[in-house]
Amino acid sequence: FGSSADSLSDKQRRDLVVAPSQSSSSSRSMWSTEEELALIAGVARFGEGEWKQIAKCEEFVFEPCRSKQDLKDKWRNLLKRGAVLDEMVAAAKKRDFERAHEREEAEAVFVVHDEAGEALYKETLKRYFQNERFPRPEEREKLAKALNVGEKSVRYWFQNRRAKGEEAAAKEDELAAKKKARANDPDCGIECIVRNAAGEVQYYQTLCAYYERDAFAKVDERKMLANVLGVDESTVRFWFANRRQREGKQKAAHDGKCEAGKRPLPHPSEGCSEGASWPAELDSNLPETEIAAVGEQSRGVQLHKRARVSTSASAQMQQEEAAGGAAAAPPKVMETEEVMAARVAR
DNA sequence: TTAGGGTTAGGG
DNA sequence: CCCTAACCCTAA
Repeated sequence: FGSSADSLSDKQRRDLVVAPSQSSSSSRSMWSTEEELALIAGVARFGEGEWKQIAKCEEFVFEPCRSKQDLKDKWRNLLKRGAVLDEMVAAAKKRDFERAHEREEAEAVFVVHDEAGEALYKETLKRYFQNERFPRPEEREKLAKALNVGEKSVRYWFQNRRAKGEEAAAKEDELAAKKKARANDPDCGIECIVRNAAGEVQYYQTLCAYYERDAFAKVDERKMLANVLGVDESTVRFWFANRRQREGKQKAAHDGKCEAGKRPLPHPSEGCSEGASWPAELDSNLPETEIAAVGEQSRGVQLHKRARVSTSASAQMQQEEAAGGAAAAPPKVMETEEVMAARVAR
């Protein structure tokens, strides 16, 4: 506000004192419009009577000869003249406020929050990293404070992140984003839920609908499905495993080989030629629950072993499968541990 | 340090 | 000569 006289209305200009057009040799120093505006801005900032502060503040520039008494006297003169001071002060205050707000916003560190309003450490740092790989110490402090951690944590995070290969980091980000999108999508499962006319959830059709979208439901998704269907997560897990096995067999029967070479080998014993025939047999969840109960016993341990044993080139992928979905396409639910171990060993 | 009464320069 | 903005003085 202080220095720009351009934004004044004509009335406001008239109300202010006439700029000194006289010779500078005068013993009295007349106030310029700029000085008056600075005074108004000063009053807006610090309030009437705070002449010392206004005079001290470098933001408001006056002639060197002005003492704080002079400011006071000048303000009295302005009031006497009955200028539209109220509005001008209000305008100056508003401007002050807005500027402060903008500054605050510009200086603030963007913090990502979760639904509960908690600051998310990694998300916030990642987001910052996208724009700036080398935050200044002050910036690190801001981040640390906002995230309620030590500045060192932030510093090391950025060091580590920079050290990590670009493509590796990008890949990780992508994975995390996908995972988050899935986890956060409330419609993800709901739109797959099939109900009958009475509004009851159709067990088999719902599972099939989900399977169509994703034959490898992750643990969270299986839990969601289990919840909706009123069964255990393990039931859903084995349903998917069985279903994939069937599909694999069908595919194998069709093109004579295992899909993508990574799917478990087809099991020749159980036959099921066409999809239309097996729904009836699977639509009841009772048998599956039993199967699941049997298969549950040592599965968790087995999967851990399997993940650790894997040292092949595809170890990473197997680990992911083991962690993300316990139903990493086992060839058969009833498969023995020996068979699994044998397969792993290959 | 400020409020407010008082004084004075200088323009009209 | 009047008026008023700039400047001065002093109590609180």
